[in-house]
Amino acid sequence: MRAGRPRGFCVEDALDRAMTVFWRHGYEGASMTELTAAMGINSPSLYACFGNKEGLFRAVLERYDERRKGFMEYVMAAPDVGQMAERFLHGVADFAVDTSGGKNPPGCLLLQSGLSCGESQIPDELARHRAEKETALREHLERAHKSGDLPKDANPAALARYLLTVSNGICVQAASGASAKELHEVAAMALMGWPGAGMPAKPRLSEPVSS
Amino acid sequence: MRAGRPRGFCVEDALDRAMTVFWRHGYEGASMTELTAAMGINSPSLYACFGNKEGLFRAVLERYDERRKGFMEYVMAAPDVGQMAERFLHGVADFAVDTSGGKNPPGCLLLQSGLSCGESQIPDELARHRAEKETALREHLERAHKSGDLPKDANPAALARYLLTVSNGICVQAASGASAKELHEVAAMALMGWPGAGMPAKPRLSEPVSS
DNA sequence: GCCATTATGTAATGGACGGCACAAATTTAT
DNA sequence: ATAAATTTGTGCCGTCCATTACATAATGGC
Repeated sequence: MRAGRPRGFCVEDALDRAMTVFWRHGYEGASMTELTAAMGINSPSLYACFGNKEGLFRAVLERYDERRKGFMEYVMAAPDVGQMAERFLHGVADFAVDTSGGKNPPGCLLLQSGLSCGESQIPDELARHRAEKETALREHLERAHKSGDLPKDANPAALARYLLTVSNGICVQAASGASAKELHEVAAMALMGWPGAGMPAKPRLSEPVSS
Repeated sequence: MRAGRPRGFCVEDALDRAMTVFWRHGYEGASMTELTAAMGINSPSLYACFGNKEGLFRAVLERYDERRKGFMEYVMAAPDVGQMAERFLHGVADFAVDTSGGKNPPGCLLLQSGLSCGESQIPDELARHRAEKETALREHLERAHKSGDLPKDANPAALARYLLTVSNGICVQAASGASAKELHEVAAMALMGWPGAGMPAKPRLSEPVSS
């Protein structure tokens, strides 16, 4: 067992509190003063546990990813890629307006906390996190492509990028105050562009339509 | 004529220089030191001319809008709303990767410079600017709806929001390093969801298809 | 020429920021 | 008990931030 005085606060709770601050004010906009106040600890405890502000932020990102892992698993478990796309976009719409009772602002931490920054590589880090989700979707779509769940002429990488693009757009709209209904309308519209959508009986095109 | 010593710098040039700094580092991440260095002036000149940092930023936003006015006019001048959507999304894709020879980062100033902020109302201000474009598109689509250029069951407000959502998504992707080709693929896919798209001869549905 | 007006450069101000020494406090291991 | 290890709270750095006094310089109007 680890010797020494035991930690007087719950790391995960503290990360959740820090998350709301970063989410609301961005990486740079979140001051150590406000962070420690929200986490209920003093700065030396924070530095001993997370190293520095950037370390704290990375820990928050990890926790954020973990929180949403269940959602991505649910999305990937869809019976076909069409329903996967549906689950993804409508799920993002739900998630983006969910403020957990006002604790978080609407939108997505990976966008809100820093598209641009002073000097640090935070924006790159965030972009990497976003790209990870795109990769997960792409790999799933590639498997579906090989197994015939997508038309031959479909482009899995482009489809994954399309989903992520709309997802990011939805998050921006949510951050600007859009309602759940409005976002679901957008999601539904975006799904009209999905290969084989807009037709009544799930046609499962295995041959491209020749003009 | 205005008395006193004449201004020793060009306001518009200075705003352009300041724009690249805000664009690259965000509102908070842009320090006055870097701003004045980029603008080639000293801080008192800046304060005399723009009041303070926020005033400078608002002036930059105005200039940014003015710069893109031509683009929106080109979009609105499309012969029908389908082509308008096409011009808009593909135009945004082009714009988002245009760095003007490396001066600006890829993406959109209205997103990059601050989705979230410390205390100020900058994010709201930016959201308002984004909403203005959505309004412009919506009003155009409403006119088209009345004149029969859109199916009766189409929802102009939702369509405008859809275009803005995809546009914002495209800008985020660009900021994350996506290429022009990738963004145009996304734009094309998003346009598949447009009412009446995906059909060879521009069907101009005036009656919804009853199942 | 003289004054009012406006811009400029130098230099400084107070404050907030991220980060850290230090000693006291609390635990486990011997 | 005692030593080693670890966290906690107080209080304080040095730095950078946005902002501004101040004196100087350059214009137009009379």
